[in-house]
Amino acid sequence: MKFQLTATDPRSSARAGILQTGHGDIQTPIFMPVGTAGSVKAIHQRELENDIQAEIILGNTYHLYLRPGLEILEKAGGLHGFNGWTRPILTDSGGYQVYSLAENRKIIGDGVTFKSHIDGSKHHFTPENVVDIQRVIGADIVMAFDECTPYPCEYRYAKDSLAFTHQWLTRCVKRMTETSPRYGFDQALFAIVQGSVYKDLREESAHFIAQQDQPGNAIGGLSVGEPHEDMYAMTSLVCDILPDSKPRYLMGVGTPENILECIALGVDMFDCVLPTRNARNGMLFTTEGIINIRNEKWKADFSPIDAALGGYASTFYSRAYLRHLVINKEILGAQIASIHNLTFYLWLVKEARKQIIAGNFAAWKEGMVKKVSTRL
RNA sequence: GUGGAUGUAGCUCAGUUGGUUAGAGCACCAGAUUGUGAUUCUGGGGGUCGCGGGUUCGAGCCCCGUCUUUCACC
Repeated sequence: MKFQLTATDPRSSARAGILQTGHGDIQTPIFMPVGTAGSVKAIHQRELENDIQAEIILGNTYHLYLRPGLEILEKAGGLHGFNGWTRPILTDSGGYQVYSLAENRKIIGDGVTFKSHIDGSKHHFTPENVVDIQRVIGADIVMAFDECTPYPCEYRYAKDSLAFTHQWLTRCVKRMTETSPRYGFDQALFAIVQGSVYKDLREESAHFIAQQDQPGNAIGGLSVGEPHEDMYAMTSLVCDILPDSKPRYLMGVGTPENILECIALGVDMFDCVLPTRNARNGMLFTTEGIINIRNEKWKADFSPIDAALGGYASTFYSRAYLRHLVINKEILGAQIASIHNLTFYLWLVKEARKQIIAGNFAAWKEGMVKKVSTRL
């Protein structure tokens, strides 16, 4: 995997680059739609490729391991073979599930034992088998096994957890070197910085992660409920330590505003469930601001969802019609809203990239942040 | 016609031996959601308890009348 910077913004830490993978290039900064169970919910692959123009999507190790399971994935030729997606895939390691499924797991010995949320069966995840699973899934980008700490988080807990995350990382690195790609294309490991909202832990972690010299570096454990100032402060701190020559991935972030602010801090890659999950519940991100399409005020608004954004779903369907669909829980409502939101997210990062290359990012960002966070 | 049942929020219904400001689900109106939650969570508005009398310190509840809906029988 190769990463090269094509431009840096003179007035912020924003940068534009190209990440080369076995399934094609990714223009950064980039937003990666989340497809936990091998599907970006409510979206066809051709819509992802043509309308939304997604360049890379996520899958999830824990969820894919439970269903459909490794045997099927291997027979299918990995996730690419299974779901037909031809561009890059990144898989989350299950580290987020250590946080989100905290009630069903135990951190013991050499890893984490999960009690399946599907059938209650027990499964033990270690840094080694998490790498192995991602090999089978066939992820272009393999995430290290970590613990995403909760918020708030006691200092002592964050420190102990960080020690685990670091130890697990060295084991993931070792496992990666001991094993080979299954399907003939390169698979690259990304290391993850943790440390909750503690400056010294974040600094320590960022230095440790940088030393591992992996193809990419991620920032985890943020956007779990902490104030935005903390998220920005930690991201800024960590980006200044992580090498410029490697892509930086801020995990789980975020709102359009969060993304623009963090691009300015030097982040190259983002993923978040907001554009898809919130779409299903009627929250739209548009070039004019944020819309709750369920609100009565859109009842008779027959104007397009987002005329300025363009794209079929956003211009063909009216706000009134989408409101009707979402309120009636029609499947089409979830589809239209999801396509729209993802189109907007991909447009936003593409536009940011243009502005960075034009040397105008910082100024453009100020106006755009205000616009995209306005409540309509 | 006779006998029984029924009437409480927009809808479907709870409501104890009569006892604070009559509740729930759905619907409606809002809000939340950050390495997934289509099935989630939170909050809000909304009632002359069919109507009219009566008993009682006090009635959604008891009594009388009346109307509605409905069932059975002639």
